[in-house]
Amino acid sequence: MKLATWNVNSLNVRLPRLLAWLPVAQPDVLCLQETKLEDARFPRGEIEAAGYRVHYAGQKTYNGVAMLVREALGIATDIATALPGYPDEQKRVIAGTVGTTRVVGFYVPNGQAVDSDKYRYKLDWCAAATEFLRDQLACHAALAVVGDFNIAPEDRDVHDPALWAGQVLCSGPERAIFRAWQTLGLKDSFRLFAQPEKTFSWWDYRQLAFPRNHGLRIDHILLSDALAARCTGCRIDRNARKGDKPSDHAPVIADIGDARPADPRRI
DNA sequence: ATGGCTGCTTTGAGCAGA
Repeated sequence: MKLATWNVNSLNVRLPRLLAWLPVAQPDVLCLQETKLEDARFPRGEIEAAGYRVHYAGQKTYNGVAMLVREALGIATDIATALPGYPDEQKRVIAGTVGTTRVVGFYVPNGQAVDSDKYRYKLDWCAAATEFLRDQLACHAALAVVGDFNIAPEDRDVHDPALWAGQVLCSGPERAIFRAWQTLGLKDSFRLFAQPEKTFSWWDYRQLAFPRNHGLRIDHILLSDALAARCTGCRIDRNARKGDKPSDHAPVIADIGDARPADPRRI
């Protein structure tokens, strides 16, 4: 199973790129963030025509998430579109069960600046998310948590750690949240494998940040132990950030081997 | 040098993103 996440920064603008990317990357499950579309305007027909079923929770202008599931994998069940006990107008959660795998897609709040109300909201939202993930892990051995986390977990995930030290996306409390999710029993799939240095998933549109590789790694695929044991690779598709009208984020893709039930007849 | 780009908005200059 190929599992992917991509902050598309407006699905309206990025739909042609998404439709071109799907047959190349061939994800089985893909979570999208920042669709910025009301549900009535979601391009369901185009995505279904590309061979995917899709669930979504959107709103006008901001936020909005979706989960695409390749038709051959069947129907995703137990769809959730909110954090339990955390009433929120902002559409940042999409979760579904595909076969035996539970996939949670997050668009974690950006936080704007560490002294802002939006930062407080980010920490509160993440606290509610922690409880949700604790519960999900208790129910699902095969759990994947993917999305735009808006957290660069370590200095090596930042092009210029001194410049970003203590800033939003890199602050101590944000990194503590990332570690707390790891402590729950989730592994950063990207770090299960040797990776090129200075691999990032987001680059600012300004200042030629992408050609200069001035980026951050803030998009992630976390895996429960059962899935991490089956994971054979994780990469960031830098090519998707190139060319005309790219999203400022690149997709992250993890390969998860098939679940193989124990067979006592096997030698 | 505190901007720089991009997408969105009851169309416009202002917000938000990260």
